[in-house]
Amino acid sequence: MSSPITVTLPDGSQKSFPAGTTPLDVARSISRRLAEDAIVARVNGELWDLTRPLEGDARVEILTPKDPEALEVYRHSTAHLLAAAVLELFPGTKLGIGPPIKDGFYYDFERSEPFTPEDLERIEKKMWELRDRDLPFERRLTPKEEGLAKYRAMGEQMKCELIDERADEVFSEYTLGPHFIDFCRGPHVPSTKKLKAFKLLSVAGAYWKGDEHRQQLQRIYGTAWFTEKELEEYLRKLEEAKKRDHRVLGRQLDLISIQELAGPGLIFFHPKGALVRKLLEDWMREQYLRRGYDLVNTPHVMREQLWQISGHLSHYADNMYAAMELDDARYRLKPMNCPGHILIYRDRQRSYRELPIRLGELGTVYRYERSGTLHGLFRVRGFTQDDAHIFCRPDQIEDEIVNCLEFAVDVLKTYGFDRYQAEISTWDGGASGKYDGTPDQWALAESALKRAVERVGLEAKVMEDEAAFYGPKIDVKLVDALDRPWQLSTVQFDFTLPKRFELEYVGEDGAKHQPLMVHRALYGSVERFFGILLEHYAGAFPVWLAPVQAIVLPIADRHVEYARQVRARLAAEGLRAEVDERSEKVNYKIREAQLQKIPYMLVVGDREAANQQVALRTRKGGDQGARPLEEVVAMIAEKNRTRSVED
RNA sequence: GCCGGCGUAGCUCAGUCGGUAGAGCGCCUGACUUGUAAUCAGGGGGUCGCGAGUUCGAAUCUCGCCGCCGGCUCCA
Repeated sequence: MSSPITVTLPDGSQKSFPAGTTPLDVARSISRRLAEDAIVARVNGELWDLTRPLEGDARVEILTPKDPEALEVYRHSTAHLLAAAVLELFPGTKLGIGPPIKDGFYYDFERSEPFTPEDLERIEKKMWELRDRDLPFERRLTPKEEGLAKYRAMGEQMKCELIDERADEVFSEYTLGPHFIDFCRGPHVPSTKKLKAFKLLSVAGAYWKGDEHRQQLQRIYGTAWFTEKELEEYLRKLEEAKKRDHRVLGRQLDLISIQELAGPGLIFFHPKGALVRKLLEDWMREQYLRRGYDLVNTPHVMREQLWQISGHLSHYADNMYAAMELDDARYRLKPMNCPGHILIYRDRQRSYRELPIRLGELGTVYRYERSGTLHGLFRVRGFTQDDAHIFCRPDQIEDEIVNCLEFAVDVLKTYGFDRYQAEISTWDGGASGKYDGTPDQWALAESALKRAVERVGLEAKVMEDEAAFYGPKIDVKLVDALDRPWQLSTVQFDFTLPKRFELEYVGEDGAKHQPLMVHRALYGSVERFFGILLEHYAGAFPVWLAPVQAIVLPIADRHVEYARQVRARLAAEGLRAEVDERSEKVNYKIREAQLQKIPYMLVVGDREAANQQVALRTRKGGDQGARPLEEVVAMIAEKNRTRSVED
């Protein structure tokens, strides 16, 4: 077909072009600038190479760095550049996959020798070299059988596997330079000179197709941005995150430690850390009581038989600490609190009148996590869940979920998180048979979750086939000060345990019914939440959580006496205050107080002592000048009382 | 658990070709009496993660173990 084609642009205007026109031609016809900025096109809704000829009348949209899809294409192209560089330096290396990811890209390689940090430098250098040669990303079409034979001949087993699974009868490939050809849907940027800012970051092991039973590949991670400036900004952010790392701050602020002698994944809370933790726990316990939960405590070790009944031994044994052999039986450290709460529920007969029953506990559990997965406070082997189990009737369930969600949102607001999102995980409708519970139960639970989300006004994404085998759930995720997402609260139905433990209540009709059971944790793990807060606040806890809320800094030794009086005033208001009595210069004391991120520094010298004043310095705002002592005490006490998250 | 990297003083880190260890900060002592992010001087402190091996000799080379870091997998 050699007749002209009609191109419709996003503004609705139409233009006629000769056959064989590419999106790049279209861009050029609009403006030189657009052609220069163009990264990729969207043709009839499908992403399309700029240099790939249009195949007929089409809606054409030129994507520039302003479009998020353009960045993905750009990063994907950078991944190809990486692979091309690797193949040139290390011939014989086999290719896995190389997708764009958040902030960058990776490519998986199979090669017997490991890539060293020095290799990474060489590879990156080679990437720049290839880039400067301005090599085109060329698309070609290959029939499936022919392609398979070709990749087989090249020894690219993984590519063959992918082609087998994903390719149409004729599939697209992209080449870059003389050595690199890749089975790839595309699209890509037209040529390497478009790639302006990238950097290789690390090598790591990764299993082929994420399956630990398959061969392990070497994954090279990189980051790529449209401009050098964005790249630098990203690297700066990485540095910032490193400084905020809770493992670093936890040491600097003397909050927590992990002791090799005690074992990995086990957390020691030092006096200041323990104090912050106490405040988190106190707040939570108070909320429990206010919101109609009953607090309980359950044992840390229980007979193995219990875990047999609960099903943990058959489903969760890999994550449980080994049994302790005692005189009468084998005992297990608890990995979850639910069986304990269930035993309290069924300790006596329950009436429909006393439902809902909400049993809450800050329960410490122990899970044997694989050694490579441990990570500071975020992934540990012993942790404390703010765990509660709700037992209720079907007619109560929606309100119960609403209460949980409101509670969860209250947690987020209290700690200063204003960005969050919910995810509802549902089942597959029973198709796979991997889920417990009846279709009626699932339907009731899932609709309760969905309606509750609406009532609370939460934004929620539905994740199909992501539920646990024992019931659907809703997770609340937050975004912290560094834009990182965290899984926090979770509310999960459980259809399995009530059945296994034969839970009952006597209904209005005098018959026995099985209650609905919901697990919910809002901090999730107190240890992990502590770590999230530490990073979110960069160690500068809001006044109500700060281990030391104010420090009094006498200028000379003769001011110590007055400083102690000031401290006593603060203490009388229930505030945590200290005096730095050392014979050091104020500058020195201020520096230390700043580094300890103490919210308020009260400097006192002759003038202040004479006038019942303090010279106030805040950790964020610096010197605030002399103020009456009583005014400052009242101000700090107010921030403390209202749990203000503002400094 | 797997792949790779790392482990030197309380902390952060130097330590070349193998010749039995060093800095800054912190700590201790003394002097200074200090006005908004480090006063000066002196001193103590390390079985170089642990265990084997190679060697006349190991922080350094080899192996095993432990721990940490980056990932994979998993997840609160």
